[in-house]
Amino acid sequence: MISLDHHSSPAPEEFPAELEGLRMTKQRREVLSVILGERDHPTANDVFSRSQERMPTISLATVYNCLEALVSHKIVRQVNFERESSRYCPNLADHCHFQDEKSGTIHDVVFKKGAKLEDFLELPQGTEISHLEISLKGQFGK
Amino acid sequence: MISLDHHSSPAPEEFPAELEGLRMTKQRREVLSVILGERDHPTANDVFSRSQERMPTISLATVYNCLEALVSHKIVRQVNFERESSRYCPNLADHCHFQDEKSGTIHDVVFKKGAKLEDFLELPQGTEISHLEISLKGQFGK
DNA sequence: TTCTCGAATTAGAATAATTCCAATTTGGGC
DNA sequence: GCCCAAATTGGAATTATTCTAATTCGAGAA
Repeated sequence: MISLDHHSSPAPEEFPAELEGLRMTKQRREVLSVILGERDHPTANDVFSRSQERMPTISLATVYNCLEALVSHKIVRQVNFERESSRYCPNLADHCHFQDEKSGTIHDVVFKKGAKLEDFLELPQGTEISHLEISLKGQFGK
Repeated sequence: MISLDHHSSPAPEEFPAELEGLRMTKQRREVLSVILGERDHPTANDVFSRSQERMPTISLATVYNCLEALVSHKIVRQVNFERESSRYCPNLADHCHFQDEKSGTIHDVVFKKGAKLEDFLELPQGTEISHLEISLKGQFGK
């Protein structure tokens, strides 16, 4: 079985020809493996330069295409901080993002067990959330 | 006393020459009054075209300058939805934003009384949050 | 295996939002 | 009224992203 587990990085060849109904071309496989490889929330451009090392002919447009395909098939997540360029995250568990202002590092932050958004926000009856993004900045502890 | 209350829209002339340490030029006053006037979370471009009606000589660069001045002095808030262009909000109370996917309308959503982010997120000790943005999309109820 | 055809990739141009720049203009304090 | 820093302006520049049109790929049909 194919693992999208968040602490192992399977070699790209381990991925099947199709994942979540998405044809796994070699470019998409490469882009995905870059994102799974170094889990530092790379930008499209980061992904592009890293991909180029193993696949010198890949184009930036293709990287954007692949990212969009992976995102829309919910294989990776797109992460935004204000108007900065989008970043990409392979962690599919429910979580949000914290950018440490000193280092620029982005940390995944998970929701507390049992925490419900409805307990936190005053949302009118019948509200259906299709997309949620929580972005924090500051000094990350630990 | 000057009111930044969220349900009245003082005429721009009511604003003092200086607010929160920011010199209130006529352009800044105009931009602010546009944002206070129609509370629909306008983009920079929206603000520009509305400002032009009363002040035909104002430039887009100035609108951007004014918005940045107002935001950095915490007189208005900048609101982002993914990679869409920034919007501006005069509501200074703690709240977040919900974009209704049908209508595009943006609603302010307040936090429940007593709700604490630390109860919701697994944040390491010593974390200092300097900036928080919560953006929701979906079908807004009511 | 070869053929076919839609889908994916590619390079480069185009777009959109925002920022930068250099030249004026403005206006508060002396 | 003068001075000077700060604000405004128009236009150019930048940046991230999307579009376009031509080419290539590859899964399934024959």
